[in-house]
Amino acid sequence: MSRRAPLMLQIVTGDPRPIARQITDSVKRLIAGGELQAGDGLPSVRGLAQQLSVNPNTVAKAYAELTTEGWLLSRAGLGLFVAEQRQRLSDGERARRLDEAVDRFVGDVIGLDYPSDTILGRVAEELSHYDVKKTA
Amino acid sequence: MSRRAPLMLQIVTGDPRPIARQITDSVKRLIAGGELQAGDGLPSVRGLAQQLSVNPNTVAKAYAELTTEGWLLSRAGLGLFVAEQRQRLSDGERARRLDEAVDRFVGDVIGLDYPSDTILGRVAEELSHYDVKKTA
Amino acid sequence: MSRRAPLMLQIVTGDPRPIARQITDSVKRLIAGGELQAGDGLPSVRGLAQQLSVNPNTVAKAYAELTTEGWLLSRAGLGLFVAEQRQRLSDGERARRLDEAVDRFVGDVIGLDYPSDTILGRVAEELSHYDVKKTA
Amino acid sequence: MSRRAPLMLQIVTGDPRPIARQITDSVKRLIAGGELQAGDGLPSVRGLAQQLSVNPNTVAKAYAELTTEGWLLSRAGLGLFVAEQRQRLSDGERARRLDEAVDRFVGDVIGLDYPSDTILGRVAEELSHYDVKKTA
DNA sequence: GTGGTCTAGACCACG
DNA sequence: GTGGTCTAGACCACT
Repeated sequence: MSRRAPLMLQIVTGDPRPIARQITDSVKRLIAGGELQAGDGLPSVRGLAQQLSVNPNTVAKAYAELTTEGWLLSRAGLGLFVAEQRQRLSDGERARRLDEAVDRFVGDVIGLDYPSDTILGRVAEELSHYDVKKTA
Repeated sequence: MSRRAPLMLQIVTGDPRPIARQITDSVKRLIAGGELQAGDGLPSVRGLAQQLSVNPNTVAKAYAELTTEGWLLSRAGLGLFVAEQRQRLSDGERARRLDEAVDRFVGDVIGLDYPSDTILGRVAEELSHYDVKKTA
Repeated sequence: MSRRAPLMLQIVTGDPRPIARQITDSVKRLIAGGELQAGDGLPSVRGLAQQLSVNPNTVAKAYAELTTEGWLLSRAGLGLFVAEQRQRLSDGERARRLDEAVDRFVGDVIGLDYPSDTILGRVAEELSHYDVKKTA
Repeated sequence: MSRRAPLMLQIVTGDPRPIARQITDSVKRLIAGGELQAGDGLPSVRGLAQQLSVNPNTVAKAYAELTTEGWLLSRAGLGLFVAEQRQRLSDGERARRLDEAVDRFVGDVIGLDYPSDTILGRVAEELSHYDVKKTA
């Protein structure tokens, strides 16, 4: 089934992440959370740009990144659609990115003086919103 | 007792974090992990710069950040030393930073297709190396 | 509403404070005094550097400090903007900083042989320009 | 009456001020507070250096500054003594220094969100410890 | 265009 | 020797 609904995502001006990053993250989450399913169509570059009041170049860049990362699929003349299969990174690359993310995260929170339980709980809660397997 | 040992830290060129950020993260961890204790001296700006093959300015920037954040203490003409930690941030700011870090972390790993158990396990393991309380 | 006016600030060569410090102080005052309001844009790094005849790095350093201290907000590619202020420091840290500032101030003026009335009057006058509550 | 007592001053390692500055400030305060009176002798450079566990050069430098600023008087072969008259700066210089100190002080406290009453009260209290005239 | 980072090299104050 | 500051110029990512 193929739908083409306006994406429910918003850009927060206070967010330190670049806008394109906010878009890619949001789309990834919508897909990971099951709100966008394989085959679903995405808003046009111009449409989303207008909806979010950002530069079309920024949206195009975000879409391009999502496409090269395997989240989206371009069908000539039709537009972009959520891809069936998004596994694309090599195991080594995945592991490296996980390490890096953990590193950065721990570096961010290590000085905040929260007990590890609290930190892990918050991460678990956030992860639970998405369609990730609980165990391998 | 005051020591001044060569820090066991390394800069990874593939890491997207800026070099200064890698340094601050590493030092924070050494302190949080108890490997560097209050009063211990740090390698000189020039020394560490040479050891890591980076520009002294970059090390100085990292040290300056750690100093203004309260991790280090500068004694003119003598060098930098590990400070006794105090609580520097308001509760609101701490909470905001935790939220931000969690958000970013989840955004980073959500697409890697790891089961949440694996992700949480890696974070827990990493946290266990440091002097953080386990529970509140 | 977002403005981007040339800041009315000047660098005094005789001032012992480092240039970057003079800039951060001036900007803080403009914000605290209400002359710069949340959302207002700041002069570009290069622009202000030229206006003040200092190196862009020096301005960038000042801006970076103001950003990490929560006064400014950086939007990539767009520039820097005045943030809405939040309480970032813990009560203990605030108290410590007040103590330190008072100590230093008294140390600076104690030898100038001004009557305490004059000193307090000058401070009061200076403070009155800003958006500080008069009483708790 | 001429005494030569060990100065009751101490160096705090955590203090960000350079050691020489801590010494000059302390001596100024002892004089301003009346604990050291005109004609009193000061400890020898070597003696004070040993007492404070600092480099004799540092003490010598502090004494030299106090002498050129008119707080101390050198009597050949006898040592240093508290001067009778310490007014030495031109009115313009005094005014400039007061302005600068006020500037710096306000810059330091403006972001701490204390009501001006609190700030002024703390300054007044601190000033009251010294031998300053209340009014002109 | 914007800010952010890094390198290179100089000069200062401090001990 | 130490850290701190400033200048100069390059390159990057973002809009």
